[in-house]
This record gives sequence, structure tokens and C-alpha cells, in this order.
Amino acid sequence: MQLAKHIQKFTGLDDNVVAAICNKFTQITARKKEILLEEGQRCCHYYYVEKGCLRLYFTDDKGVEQTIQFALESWWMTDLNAFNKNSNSSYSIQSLETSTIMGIENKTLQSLMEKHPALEKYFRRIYERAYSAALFRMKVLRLPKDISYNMFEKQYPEFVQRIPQKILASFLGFTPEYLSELRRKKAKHK
Amino acid sequence: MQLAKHIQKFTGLDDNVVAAICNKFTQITARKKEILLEEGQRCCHYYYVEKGCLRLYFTDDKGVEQTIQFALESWWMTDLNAFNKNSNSSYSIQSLETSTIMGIENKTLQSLMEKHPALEKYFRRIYERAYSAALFRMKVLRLPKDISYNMFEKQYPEFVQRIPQKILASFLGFTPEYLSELRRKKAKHK
DNA sequence: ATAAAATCTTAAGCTGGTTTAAGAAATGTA
DNA sequence: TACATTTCTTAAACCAGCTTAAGATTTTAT
Repeated sequence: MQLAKHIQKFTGLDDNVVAAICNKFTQITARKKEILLEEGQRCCHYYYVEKGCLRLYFTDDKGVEQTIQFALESWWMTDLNAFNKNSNSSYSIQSLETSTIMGIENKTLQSLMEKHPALEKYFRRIYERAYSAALFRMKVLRLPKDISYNMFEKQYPEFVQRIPQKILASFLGFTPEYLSELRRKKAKHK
Repeated sequence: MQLAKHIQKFTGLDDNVVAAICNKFTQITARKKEILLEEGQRCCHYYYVEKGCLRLYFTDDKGVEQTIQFALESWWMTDLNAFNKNSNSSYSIQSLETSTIMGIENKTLQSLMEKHPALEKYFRRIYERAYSAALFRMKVLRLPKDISYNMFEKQYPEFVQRIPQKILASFLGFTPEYLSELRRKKAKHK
């Protein structure tokens, strides 16, 4: 199990303690395109991606899905605000592939953290990483669109192949048609 | 001191322990417009805003300053990636007002966290809040510009008065000229 | 294998927001 | 108080990226 190794790596906790922690999680297999959380519904779970890929998105006033972020292996995903306040979600979460996921509810997570303070360190580092990535992404979104596409392609070449173009476009903040145009221009200039 | 109260509130630590922790911080008074960290320089400090306001920004290829985020009272700010890796910063940090700030170096912070594991909980919550805010901001930046301006004005009416328009524009992702136009249009329609 | 659905491409016309430029207002400084 | 500097406004010309639409390709389901 990836999660156990991950927690072990960040906390240095004993194997059997880690096992007891992981025991509180529910293992979920999500099919390609399966919706794990729907905008407006109660956000009951925090998800850890063992294998596969999730995306967090919302649907704008024009009905277009806007992808906020992806979660690949070893990343966590939820609508954090809704999860913590036990309120309705402002986002949807979808599995982009057949994914293996560990899910946990808020109450369970809180009691785990109380019982195992070392988990505070684990999540401190998880959030630190997530926040740092969010800052970087904020910067990238300010660059001209062609540049942010090139950066993304360079950094995640295999991932660009893995996901539908339209979803990548919605992540980078433009239309699929424009992404198509960028790709054509780029191919031409080689 | 705000910081002590803040740590106390999130961790429940003893007053004298909190005092010992805060003792490791350096108190800084930054003048209006003072630059605390310059893009390309070593990022040596994490800043906690006691009073005033900081902004994190970078200068794009056209020489335009792009504001990534603000830190008001009780918020933390640094180039997290550079701070953790002890490397050069990709951003600058500027005080927008006469601000009172608490600064700490990475080594000192790490040793504080080792000595006081309760601080892990403190920063877990700080990062959690920061990450949640970053997600929300990502969503707002996807909305039409006039809407994101209206949302911002509604949520922080006094802050809109406090900071220069051009900096607000760079935060919302458009030009000062366009912000001017939006304001004029809005005033007309009343 | 085959039909249906989803995705991707191309191209033309269009628009939200930028650029440029110049004057007005506010702010900082001696 | 006056001068210099920065910020804000206005308006016109412009363009990066969107919209629309229709055909081509790929994926999914049976």
C-alpha cells in the first residue's frame, strides 16, 4: 500500500502504528470518468491517490468545466473548505482513469490526528507541498498561454498523453480549440 | 504581540512556552513600499504580519509586476519553495503599508518545530488555511474579470480603499486601465 | 464488427481586455 | 508651499484568445 509507505516516510512512525492508521481508511476503486464528489453535495471524504488520477473542477455560468487541479499518485484531494466545515462542495471530483484511492471521513481523520500527533507533521508537510504547488500554479497562470502550455508539456510529457486535451485545456485556462491551434503552431515550427 | 496569541489559540500551549517560541523571532518594522525580499535573492525569512500588509509578486517578461497574493494581519508569507530549499526566490515581497512583522529563519523554525511538536499542528492549520484560500482564488481567477472584481470589492471593501488600484489590478489579473474602466461602468449603472 | 458518442481539428468572424498615449489627480518630499 | 513623482483616468486602435460550426478521428458500448 502506497499510503502506508508515504506516512512512514514523512513521520518515521512504527510499521504497526502506520498499519493501524491506514486501517481506518476505505479503499476505493474508481472507474474512468467516475464522479467521486458532485458540486453541491456533502463533501464526506478526503482522497489519497494510490494509483491513477483525479481532477477537481467546477462548472462555470456558461456550463464549461473549469479544472482547478489534478491529483496523481501520492497526492491528496478534496474540497478542503467543504470537508472541514462538513458543508456542500463547490467543486466536483472525477477520476480520469481507473484509480485506486484511499478515502477517509473528517471525524475519523480528526480522531486519528488526536491519537497520533505525528500525523500533524505528516499533514503539515502535505499541505506545505500543496500550498507551494498552488503558488507556483498561480504564477504559471499569469504567463502567456502558449508559454504555460509549453511549460506543462515539458514538465509532464507523459501526463499530456494520458489525459484528454479538453481537460488539459480547462486546467491551463483556455479552450480546447485554442489548445489545438497551439499544438499545430508548435508542430509547424519544428 | 499578535503572534503569541495566534499560536496559543491554535495549539493551546502554555503562555511561557509560547513566549519562548516567539522569542526566537525578529521583530521588523517595514516602511510603506519597502522591499523585504527581492526576486533572485536568497529567501531567508518567513514573515508573520502583526500589523499592516505584504504582497508577493513577480515581474513578468514585459516588466509588469504580477501580484500573486497579499498577507494581512495574522497571515504568513514567504516564497515557500525558496525558503525550504534555501535557494533564490522567484518572487519579491513588498510591504504596502508601514507594517509590523515577525521574521524567522528556516533553521530556527526547524529547530523550534523539533523542540515543540505542537507547532506542527499550528503550521498544519496555517497551511491548511493557506491552501484552501489558494484553491478558492484559483476558482475566482477563472471567472469573468468584472465578476471577480465585484466579488473582491464586496468581500474586502476597506482593503480596496487601502491599496493602490494598480496593485489590486495586478492581483485580479488585469491592467489598471481596465480596472478604471470597470469602476466607471459600475458607477454609471447605479 | 458496428453504431453511437465523445473528442479533436480547422477556419472565419468576433470580443474582452490590452496597448499606447496624454492629461488629471493624488502623493511624497524639500 | 511648490515641485517631482507616482497613480489614475479616458479614449482609440489593436490583438490574443473565444465562439461558432462542421468535418475528421478516436473511444465506448453492444
